[in-house]
Amino acid sequence: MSKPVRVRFAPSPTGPLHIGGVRTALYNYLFARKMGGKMLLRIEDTDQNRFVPGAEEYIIEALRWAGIEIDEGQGVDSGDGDAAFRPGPHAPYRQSERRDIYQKEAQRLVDEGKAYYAFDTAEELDAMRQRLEVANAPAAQYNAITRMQMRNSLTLRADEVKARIQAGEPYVIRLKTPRKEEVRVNDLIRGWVNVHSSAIDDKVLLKSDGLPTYHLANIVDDHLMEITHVIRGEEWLPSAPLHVLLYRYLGWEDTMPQFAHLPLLLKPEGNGKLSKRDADLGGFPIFPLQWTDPATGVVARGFREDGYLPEATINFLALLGWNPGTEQELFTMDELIASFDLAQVHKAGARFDIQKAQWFNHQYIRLRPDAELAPAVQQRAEAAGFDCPSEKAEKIVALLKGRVNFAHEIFTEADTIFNAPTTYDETIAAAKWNDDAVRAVTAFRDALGGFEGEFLADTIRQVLSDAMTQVGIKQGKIMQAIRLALTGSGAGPDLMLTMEIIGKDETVRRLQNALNTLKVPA
RNA sequence: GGCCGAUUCGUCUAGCGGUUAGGACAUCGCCCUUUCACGGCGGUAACACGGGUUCGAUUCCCGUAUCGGUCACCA
Repeated sequence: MSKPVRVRFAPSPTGPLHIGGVRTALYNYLFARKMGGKMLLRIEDTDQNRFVPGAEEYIIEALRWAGIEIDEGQGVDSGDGDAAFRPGPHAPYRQSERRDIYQKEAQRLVDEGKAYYAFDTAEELDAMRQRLEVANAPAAQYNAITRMQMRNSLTLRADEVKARIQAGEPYVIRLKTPRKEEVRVNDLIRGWVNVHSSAIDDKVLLKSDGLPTYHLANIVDDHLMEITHVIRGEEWLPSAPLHVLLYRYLGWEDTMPQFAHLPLLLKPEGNGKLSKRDADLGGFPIFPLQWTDPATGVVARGFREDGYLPEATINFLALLGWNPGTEQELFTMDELIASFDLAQVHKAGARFDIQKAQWFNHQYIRLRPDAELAPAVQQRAEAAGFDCPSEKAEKIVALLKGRVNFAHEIFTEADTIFNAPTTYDETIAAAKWNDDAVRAVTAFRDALGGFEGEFLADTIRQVLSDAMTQVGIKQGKIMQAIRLALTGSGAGPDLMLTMEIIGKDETVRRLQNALNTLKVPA
């Protein structure tokens, strides 16, 4: 029996969560649920300089919107406002609140000779890198060779090191990376990846401000929080060997989690990974939720605010880099969980195609019950000053939801229902408004005037059909003219239903109005 | 540049030695329809290149090319 699966999503609160981050969270979530495990949210806020207020709340809200549930850590609350509530057995889940833990482990590495103090200033480091570059060294890094030329506890006398620290001189703790060693990482998606330790430099583990870097904090927390699988973006693959080394040096290699590095999301066109700039250029969102930059006040659009349904967004993201091997395209979250498999995650990066996202949205909009879409339409209509009871809103939804990609487009498309035409499409008028059209519209108007029953699409169709038979005009020839008279346009949703919705009186009024306004071309 | 990773239609992908190389988005055409859509049906369109291995390579191996990532006291 193996350990219960525990995964974590560990973003940095440096701004709004990128849509790629949502996908990473999603894959973690799908895997956890599939395996009957737990999903943690940990906040990696060890860089005080990049901390952005509101970012953590944003991340939590975005995950909640997407339907990605957190079992433990930040974002889990007591539900009853209990101030002493701890979101899990390994609290705190904010790294800035765990500094003592990291310092202790870093110190342990120093004591065991696996790490060392370094006093070099930024200028000295620059000088070293420049020197190496000029000397054409393969890589300008702080490593097994260059460390002996720098100011650190390996080159300075022990009493001097002690004196410097006691004098309060700033220092960092660096990993003493082995000179020659093959480090192997097993990736669940890519298989074995081998890296020579000479390619790994003496990474800073503990910064001079006393906070850990990502590498240390990540390993320490993943170990303490009993993480079994690390599922993260491909940008971490190059540092995975370093992480393996750290597990080893900390004595935790036997319980080291398994790794899975996810392919990146790429620009829709051109080179590189998907960026905010691409979103601006392409006119699509790249963040799950709208985000207002607290420093500049600049607003970035969000999938939610743009009208994407969470289930459509999730469905779209899930298929960007993963595929169950079947021809199914539409998945509920439960279906995704049931079919998800890390082994089927693609290895190469995926271009971000917003058209596909729109198609998914279209699918989910048309699947939504009319009654769920109606209130929004009703609200918008009433806000715009139109009378729109819920039965009418529902009919409008039924008429239009299959034609749109976004719910808000239903209201926009319904413009011809709420507003009688003030102008008429000239091309259609020139082509279709002729003597027959006038006779037909007149006859239809009169027939409607004498009509007494319930004003429904089917009966309207019958009235029209009868009237056309009477005047001896083929219905197909004048439909465009009637549409023109009613909506001012040559295109739109089903006409009979449109008339049913606007009602008999308004229909007659519009027909009359067209008769008064439109002239038959000479 | 060093290191690591990747490479099937324009895009997302299926394929895991023998297939008419399948699906979806986009695109084009037809049908349906009173119009425009939706929908249905169909078309165009891909194994980066060169060597091996093999009776046989999209599939395995090695090169080349291209793309991506990474080389901070950022994550």
